[in-house]
Amino acid sequence: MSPVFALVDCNNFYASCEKLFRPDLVDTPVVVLSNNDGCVVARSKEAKALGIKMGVPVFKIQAQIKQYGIQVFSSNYSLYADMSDRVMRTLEEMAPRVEIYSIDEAFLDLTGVQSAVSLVDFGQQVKHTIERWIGIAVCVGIAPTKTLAKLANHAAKKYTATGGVVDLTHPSRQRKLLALTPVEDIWGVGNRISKRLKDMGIHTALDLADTSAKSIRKHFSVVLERTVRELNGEACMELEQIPPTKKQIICSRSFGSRVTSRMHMRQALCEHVTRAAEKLRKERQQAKLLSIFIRTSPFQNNVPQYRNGLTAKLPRPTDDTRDLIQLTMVLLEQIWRDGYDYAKAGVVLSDFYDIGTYQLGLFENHIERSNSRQLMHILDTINHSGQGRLFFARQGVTRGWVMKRDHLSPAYTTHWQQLVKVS
DNA sequence: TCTGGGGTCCTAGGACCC
DNA sequence: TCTGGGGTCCTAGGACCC
Repeated sequence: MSPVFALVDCNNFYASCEKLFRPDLVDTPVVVLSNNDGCVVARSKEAKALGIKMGVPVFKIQAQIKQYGIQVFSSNYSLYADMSDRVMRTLEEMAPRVEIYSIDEAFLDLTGVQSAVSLVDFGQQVKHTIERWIGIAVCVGIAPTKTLAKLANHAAKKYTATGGVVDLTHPSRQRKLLALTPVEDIWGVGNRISKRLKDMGIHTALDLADTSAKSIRKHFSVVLERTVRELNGEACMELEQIPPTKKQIICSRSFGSRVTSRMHMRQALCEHVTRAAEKLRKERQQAKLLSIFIRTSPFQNNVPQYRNGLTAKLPRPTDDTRDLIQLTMVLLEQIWRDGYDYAKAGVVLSDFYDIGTYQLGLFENHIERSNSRQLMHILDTINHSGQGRLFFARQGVTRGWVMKRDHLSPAYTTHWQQLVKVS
């Protein structure tokens, strides 16, 4: 049986989450900002209509915010994650196989569904259920490959006459839509590649679909070759129900205000490596490589610039926060330079092993800290319980560098004190 | 004053080996 | 004097995604 994929994508997800708990903002333009209140990462349809662009730094649109009364929110990630869970659980009830692709998107396997119900009807059913149960609007694109399902979803969003559901299983409809789609709107074609394609005279998705896969591979890579095949209805990507184990874990942040002292940098990196270690234990992995980096702001060209990073091997794979903090501090001593206004720092963990599978060298002694497993377990349990938060002294108490979140909405769904009140 | 954070995959090139 | 060719592993950097 030939495969059928659906892509379900929430409309303006972060902005929709904020609006859901603020019925007074129904018709008000809303934008949500990135961490540190830096730039716009989500816009309600009213904000889009005002011409607010994705990714624009918020200081550049202050005038419009004032003029049009745009409501501004800091990212409230725990709220969005909770709403996302509800959407995904509902999808899992409706479709046999679901791949959660990102916080606001999921691929469904609809192979065989059309023998029972028309694909468009099924799509409508999904859309209405999510909207009724969760209150979040979604669009659905249906097609024989993931790339075409993405495109169908795009069309469902763009053309309101579709009712938010587009079935692209028929080749004639595929070609019609491909001809209307600029090449840069294809999943997997970014800025660089679309420029090069246009130089070659390839402007629409249909132009790309009609280019030979072999020549695309020669001029670009296997990745784009796969895209060409998928545009022609040949499924090259499968549904991945179980997320593969991570290959690296990154924790980095820009500072709320510039860091100039070594002590504050130590605290910040400690904080990041501690979060990274928590994620690592959640993945049930141990890491053998640790990298750190620090840098000044590349956008401030009137002050001296410095950026540096360093990678080191741990003596053996570990998930113990103490080992990772220790090495982080050693690395920082080697790259730290006085006299700069640091804007950002981060750590990267990589080279992962399943717990207990690492082969020791012939002459290596395995001296694990005897209490490591238990201690880390207790630490994680307490920090997840919501009862309190334990932290390492190195992370610091005053923490002047933490990120800016001046427009944060309440934790409506995850904190008893902040539930929505109905009066 | 003010430009996010967290990922993946692929390729090219260097080091090294036989 | 001659300076091959194939393979592997590693790393840095590019490109993409949400």
